[in-house]
Amino acid sequence: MGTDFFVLNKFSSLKRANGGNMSAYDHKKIEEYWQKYWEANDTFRTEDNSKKEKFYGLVEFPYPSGVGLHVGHVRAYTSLEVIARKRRLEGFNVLFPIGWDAFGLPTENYAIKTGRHPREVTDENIAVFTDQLKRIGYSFDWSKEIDTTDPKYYKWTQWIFLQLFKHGLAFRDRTYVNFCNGCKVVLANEDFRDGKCDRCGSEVVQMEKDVWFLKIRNYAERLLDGLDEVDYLPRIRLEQENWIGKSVGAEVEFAIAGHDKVLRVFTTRPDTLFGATFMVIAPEHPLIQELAEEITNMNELVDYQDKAKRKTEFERVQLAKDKTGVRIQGVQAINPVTHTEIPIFLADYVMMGYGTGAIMAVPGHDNRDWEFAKKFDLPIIEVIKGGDVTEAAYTNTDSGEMVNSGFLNCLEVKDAIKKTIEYLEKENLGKKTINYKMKDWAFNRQRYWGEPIPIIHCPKCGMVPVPENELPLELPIVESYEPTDNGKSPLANIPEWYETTCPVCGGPAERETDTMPQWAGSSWYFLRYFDNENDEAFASEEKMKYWLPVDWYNGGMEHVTRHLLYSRFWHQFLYDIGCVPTREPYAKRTAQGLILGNDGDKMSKSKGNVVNPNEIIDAFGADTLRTYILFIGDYEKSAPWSDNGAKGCRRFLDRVWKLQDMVSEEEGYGKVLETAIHKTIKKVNNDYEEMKYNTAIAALMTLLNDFNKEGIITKAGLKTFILLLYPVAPHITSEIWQNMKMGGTLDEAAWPQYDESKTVDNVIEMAVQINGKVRGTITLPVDADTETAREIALNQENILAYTQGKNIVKEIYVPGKIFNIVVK
RNA sequence: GCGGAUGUGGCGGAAUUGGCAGACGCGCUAGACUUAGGAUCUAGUAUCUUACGAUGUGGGGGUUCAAGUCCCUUCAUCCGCACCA
Repeated sequence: MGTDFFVLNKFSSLKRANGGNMSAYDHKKIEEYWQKYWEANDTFRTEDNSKKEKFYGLVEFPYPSGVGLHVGHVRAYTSLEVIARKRRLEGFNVLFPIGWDAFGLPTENYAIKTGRHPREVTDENIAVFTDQLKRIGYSFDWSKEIDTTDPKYYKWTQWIFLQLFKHGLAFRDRTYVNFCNGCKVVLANEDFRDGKCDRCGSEVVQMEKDVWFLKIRNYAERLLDGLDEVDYLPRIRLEQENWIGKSVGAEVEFAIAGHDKVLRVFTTRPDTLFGATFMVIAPEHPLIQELAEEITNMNELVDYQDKAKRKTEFERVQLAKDKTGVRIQGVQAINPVTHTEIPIFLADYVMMGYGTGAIMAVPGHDNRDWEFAKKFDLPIIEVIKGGDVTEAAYTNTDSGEMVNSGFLNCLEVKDAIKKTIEYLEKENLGKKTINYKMKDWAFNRQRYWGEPIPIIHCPKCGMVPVPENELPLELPIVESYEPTDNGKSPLANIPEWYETTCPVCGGPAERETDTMPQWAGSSWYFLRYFDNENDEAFASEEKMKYWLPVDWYNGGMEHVTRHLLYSRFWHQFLYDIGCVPTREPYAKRTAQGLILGNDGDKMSKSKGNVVNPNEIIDAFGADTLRTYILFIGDYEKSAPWSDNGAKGCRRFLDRVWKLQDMVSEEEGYGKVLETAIHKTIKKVNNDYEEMKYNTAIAALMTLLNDFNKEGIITKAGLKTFILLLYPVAPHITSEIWQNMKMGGTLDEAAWPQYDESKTVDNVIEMAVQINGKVRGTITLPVDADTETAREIALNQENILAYTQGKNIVKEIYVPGKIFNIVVK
């Protein structure tokens, strides 16, 4: 190659300076060295009592399953890992912790299958995960590690539960629960679909049981309001709002004819009250029992109830088009404004779990009611002008004029709603009401491997909390903890454990044998990291004041409704009782996209498309894994894995390694690449902050190509390049830093700064358009005026060919952007 | 059904306020070096065309000197919620 002698000469003098020929990039040796170095030097230990500004970066702590770390974890963690490393170089005191959300079914099921104790299995899994995370070179402060299954940790999970209980936010209720025949456990509505358990696929049946609930509904409004003071991705905020599902309307009481009972309904459209020609109640509605004496077709109703109970969610949705229902004979309701008697139906298109479990049907303006009315030949009345209710329900009713509606006639919809509510409140027939789709949080599992609920059932005193000084209430170490068939927890088989005395009256009593759901431990874990040894409180006030809120929380989209709402609920509650200093736990929340298999499908064992991070680390190194996982695509979107893509990133790092052989002794960045380097600092800096890791790495690749084109790099140029790449690939950059004697260790260096004025080229190439089409390019000073640009442009043959013999009608010259000449 | 998002080469994906579409990487093609190449380096790589040039960001229409970007309309895919009253 025709490289000039000067460069080769520099190169050979450098070889001597480095004590020999630069060897090939040996990722194994380098990564092992630096991981040991970081551990031995406590490099990433968070400072106590620091005067520095703090940065608290949080990633969702993993459930340590037996299959080990997944590349999805790597994508989730590497993002904030980059931010954490960058923040340290920027001078922050960084808390970037990790822990284990280790209670849960898979471990317990595995333990039962293999005849081992869940504790043992959990510890083993944690060891595997720890080893894998360390091999990736994450800068976690391992001294802050937490484990939700450690009694020292769940002592405080139980403590928080007791505070909820004492404030009336934890209660027991007898309801139908979804019992999974396979897992032998009660499931939340969200834990199964189409009548099949999400986890094991077994059939889910209804079972009546006493279960614990947390009153998260009390916080529905607060959970919505709080979204205004935090910075969540729009789609995350939206999902939370949808999940909470607020709707404003009214409760209306319908009298039962000839009876002093009333039927209460919730409606968002009280204005349509004059159009309510029948009523529908959910199959489980208690009214049936209350009016049993008057009802003349009880057998038919009971029959329908049974059928409805057996219907799976799937069937209910599938058959949605074909409305079913039964008229309740012998009982009529009275429309409170028309005073006419209207029939009541039992139908499963009305859900007991929402509103009052009963509706007033307005067939003229609701599709479901219209279908039902047609099927049962019920009157359909138009109350809002605009459609033809004999043909279809008219539902375009956000505005419109009221008709057939007595005192509401001629009013606009908005005013009619207001007036109806006024009327109802005056007549004591109803009131303005807000409803939420979100249900209270079913807070229990009938399994062994979870936090015991610290409540004692006393025949005399009722439910009594375990005294706080007796916490933690530890799980007993037992031989058998297999689930029972009757829906009771395995703890109910251990009299030595559940038999106790009442802390109030001293009489014989029994412990609650249910355990907490897996969501419990993760609802407050971020409060524990920075004070994980504290035995007096879940965390000290002083440390909370310094560290809260979490500055940046990244995790999966699958956790943005339940986990995020549950933990915000606990935090808001703790704020209310004066235990935490901030109203919201997380200042900012982002989410990564899925990593798919190389076939574009979701990774799964059965498809055989799972990528094991260990294999990538062995073959290419942790730095390659980290670089590729960030380079793979838009961070928020899903992207398919590609082995070749990973290989490409390894090639990039190989070329980075070779930069060491190209260093010149010129001071500064050198004239040719100065602008390029300043531009790159700016871009990489901004892109990291916006989680645009793919384009940040692309910019570094581009700069590397520039270096190679020059065949030379100044020491300052290399230094900046290494610093920019460090958060992504810390091992190779640390090694180069040390090799090149750049001063101290890279972990303690300062993040590079750019000079805005040097990010702009003085002389640029500009496209010249004729009638909007590019016909050539000109080189000119960035701040040249129109005259200069025209002169240069018209000197070009190409341009001249298009302008000659024509009139220049218009010139659009945007300095630094474009020069467009319109000719005729 | 409701709500949200996304459609750009063979593939993953880039493109501040409208300003040279396809950065960067993969793959592919050719060449160099080599005992060898599934290593490395160099050059090329949207489509059509011999070329000049024309076409091109899901489809159709519009605004503009100029549209991936703005407006209207339509289609497709993905995600969330789902008989929510």
